Amino acid sequence: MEQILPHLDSVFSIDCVLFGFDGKELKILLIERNEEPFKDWWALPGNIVGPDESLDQSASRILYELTGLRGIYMEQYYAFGDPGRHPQGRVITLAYYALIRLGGDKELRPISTYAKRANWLPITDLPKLAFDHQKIYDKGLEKIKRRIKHQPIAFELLPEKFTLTQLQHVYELVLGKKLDKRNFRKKIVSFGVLKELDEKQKGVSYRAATLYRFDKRKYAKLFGKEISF
Amino acid sequence: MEQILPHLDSVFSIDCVLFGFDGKELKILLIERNEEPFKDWWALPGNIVGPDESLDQSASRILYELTGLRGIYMEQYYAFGDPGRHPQGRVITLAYYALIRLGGDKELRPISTYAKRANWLPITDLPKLAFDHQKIYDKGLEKIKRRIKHQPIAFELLPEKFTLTQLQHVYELVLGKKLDKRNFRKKIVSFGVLKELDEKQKGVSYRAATLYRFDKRKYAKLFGKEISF
DNA sequence: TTACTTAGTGTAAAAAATACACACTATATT
DNA sequence: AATATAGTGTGTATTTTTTACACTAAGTAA
Repeated sequence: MEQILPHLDSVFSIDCVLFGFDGKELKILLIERNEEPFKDWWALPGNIVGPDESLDQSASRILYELTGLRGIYMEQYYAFGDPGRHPQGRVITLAYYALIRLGGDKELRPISTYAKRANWLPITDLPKLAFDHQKIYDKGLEKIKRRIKHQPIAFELLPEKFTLTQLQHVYELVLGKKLDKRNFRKKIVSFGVLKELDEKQKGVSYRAATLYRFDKRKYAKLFGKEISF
Repeated sequence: MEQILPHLDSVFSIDCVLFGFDGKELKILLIERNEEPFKDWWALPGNIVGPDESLDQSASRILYELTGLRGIYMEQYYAFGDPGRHPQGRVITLAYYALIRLGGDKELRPISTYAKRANWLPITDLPKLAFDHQKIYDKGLEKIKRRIKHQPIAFELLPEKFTLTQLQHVYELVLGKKLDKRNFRKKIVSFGVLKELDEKQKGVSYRAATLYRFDKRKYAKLFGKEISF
């Protein structure tokens, strides 16, 4: 986060790439800056780490201030600290990615003063970003691409109950490629971390799909044994 | 790195887990602290990031000061910043792992004042470490375990010319398990990144093994296609 | 009732992973 | 010169995993 620059030798901040999935597209939350430098540019949300916060707490706080939500899944992935990355001084920033399902619609809340507004923008069509935020975003996407192959993070982007087609859709968007339906189902079911529900999808004008849920218990029992996509 | 505490709100440092392989064991370089806190304890080498250094430059410098060597392979892997991790104030540290081959014997050089001495200690028998350095080390080992499966980092621990048995040994030590000789050879050769030399091992009192070299060109041609162990 | 749209399913072929044991070769020893 | 020693180097059969591929079933809308 870049807006406050106290007169210290260096500032330590956290920036978040918050990925959201609305059932159709993969988006990230960007804020439009209201202050120099990069006034009117889009930027990743971020902030300075408080003196008594842990790094994870700080990232949680930032996400809470943006969305009003607690308990968002997130993980730190890289520190950026080139001396020239901030025009006004030394700012070392630790990047987090975070994953959230969109659609509740009341996730966005009034945001702090350094931003005019925040917006969900599809990753297929991002504007130019302030600072080195393009680099930070790129690395974040790369990270979740890798991560989704081995860890059950796709479920963070979906509602609690979801169809296999929706799940496949998430994988396809993150990995950036089409997957074969039958092979996908075979594989994802074989991991044994999905619970098939008795329920069906509702409100669709075609055959309703079976709903599934991610079964944390079963996953815990795998005990580190890795999923491999 | 923990020894200097200027009166700032927070200090940003880098700590390094430098892994070395001497042909037999996997070791890490630890320093014995000469200052409070944790005087006389073993700790990971580290230092504060200078105002005009990038993060990687800072890590390189730390490694150079310790070993007199430049160009050591290294990579940042995690930031540790719990408010309580340093007894005397807020220190956020970014951890790097680094890999080096031992055996040249002149790698260690006089070190800075906060340490009495530096020593290579086998990872199978580490002492208690200062601060949260055990946690930092654990995560570093975990990281290279993961990384060695997909990236050609094993070669950083070996001399330029090595035998397949030595290479297998590195994999076994890092992964912490025995591998089948024939299957290992089949697989590692199938990646197509090794160049078989005309040379043989010397000075052994048994059948001399063929020497190999990591072929960077061939690896570059794979163009991101991942090795998978 | 028909048209439309997505759900859901199986199999054969190819590729990759695994398990497994012995003869070869260079040196050191007597 | 013969022998002991210690690590090198190799092949195959079996199992498992991955891939490619297309049609019927079910529900809704007209």
